[in-house]
Amino acid sequence: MQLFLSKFKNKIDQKGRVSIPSQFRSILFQDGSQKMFCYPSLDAEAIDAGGDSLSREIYALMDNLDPYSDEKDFLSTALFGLSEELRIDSDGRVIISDTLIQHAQISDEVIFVGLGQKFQIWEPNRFSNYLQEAQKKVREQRLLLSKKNKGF
Amino acid sequence: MQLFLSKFKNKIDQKGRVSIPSQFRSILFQDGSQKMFCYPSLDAEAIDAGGDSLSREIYALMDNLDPYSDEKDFLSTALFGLSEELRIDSDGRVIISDTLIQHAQISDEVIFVGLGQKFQIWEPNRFSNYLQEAQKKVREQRLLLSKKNKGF
DNA sequence: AAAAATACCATGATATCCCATAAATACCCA
DNA sequence: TGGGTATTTATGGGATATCATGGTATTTTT
Repeated sequence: MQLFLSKFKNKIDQKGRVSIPSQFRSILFQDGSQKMFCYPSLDAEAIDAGGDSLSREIYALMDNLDPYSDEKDFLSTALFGLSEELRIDSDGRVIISDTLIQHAQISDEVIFVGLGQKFQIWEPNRFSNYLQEAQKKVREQRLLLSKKNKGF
Repeated sequence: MQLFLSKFKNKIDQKGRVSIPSQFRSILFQDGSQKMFCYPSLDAEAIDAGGDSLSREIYALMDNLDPYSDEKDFLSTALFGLSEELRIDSDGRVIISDTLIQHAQISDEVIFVGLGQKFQIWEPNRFSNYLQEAQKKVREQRLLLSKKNKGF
């Protein structure tokens, strides 16, 4: 299984188009779809995105919830109501909707960050702040990890 | 299982290419992949690198975490977001990304250092400093040891 | 008709492939 | 064992392909 790895900074042009990094694109295209599934991150000012496997994962997640619970209603609103399938054009670009742009506070440049089975799209400055925080937390947690996982 | 051993100094050419030492290369190629998995060392100004077994270790580490926890979000950003799978070209060379170059403060020469199941890539001067420090630490440890064990 | 979306084309930068060379290493046979 | 030959390896350079990005033209929507 191919994973989304590494990070890439791309520009948004005057028409609102951004190139999806080719490494990510080839993973998205693997299941034949020309779409990028995405929605506002639940706990970050970023966009979560991925391919068919991600959308299926979300469907499965919802299926496991009690059909008549508030939890399911809230989640389905938060996820399905706000998620989109962006068409990838012939040059490998997408147009990110205004809703998502606003949620992630994006202007004219974005960073694509691989997270394994999905990736995120960030406004560059916000991402570098978040990355610093993440690295700090990881270092703090590291003693715990290193006991269980020699080598890291 | 083959281990990464010994150290090798190689040049980075004008196009940013470095030859992977052939001993290391043959280990990387063993599982059929033409990729070198790498990421910034957590505690050194160096690059950690290895083959499929190393990347699988990291994937396994991530799989154990609660999918919707902050912990997983931070770790996947710091690990997946900063790691890369560099394609090894037909002559056994890779192009190290700017991010990694900067982290390890590399200019035009690097040292590949075998660490068993993985290896590191260093800027030569930084590595010799690190090595000196490491040797000093080892001597200090030996003094401690010999005090506890008089007579040996 | 105006605006937005989509297809199509152009370009510079970069990555990738292919070949050449020199040095180092492995190999072979007398 | 020695000495010469073949092979591997690191490294450089030219040619080609890919990628991100900008622009223009055509289609669709409203």
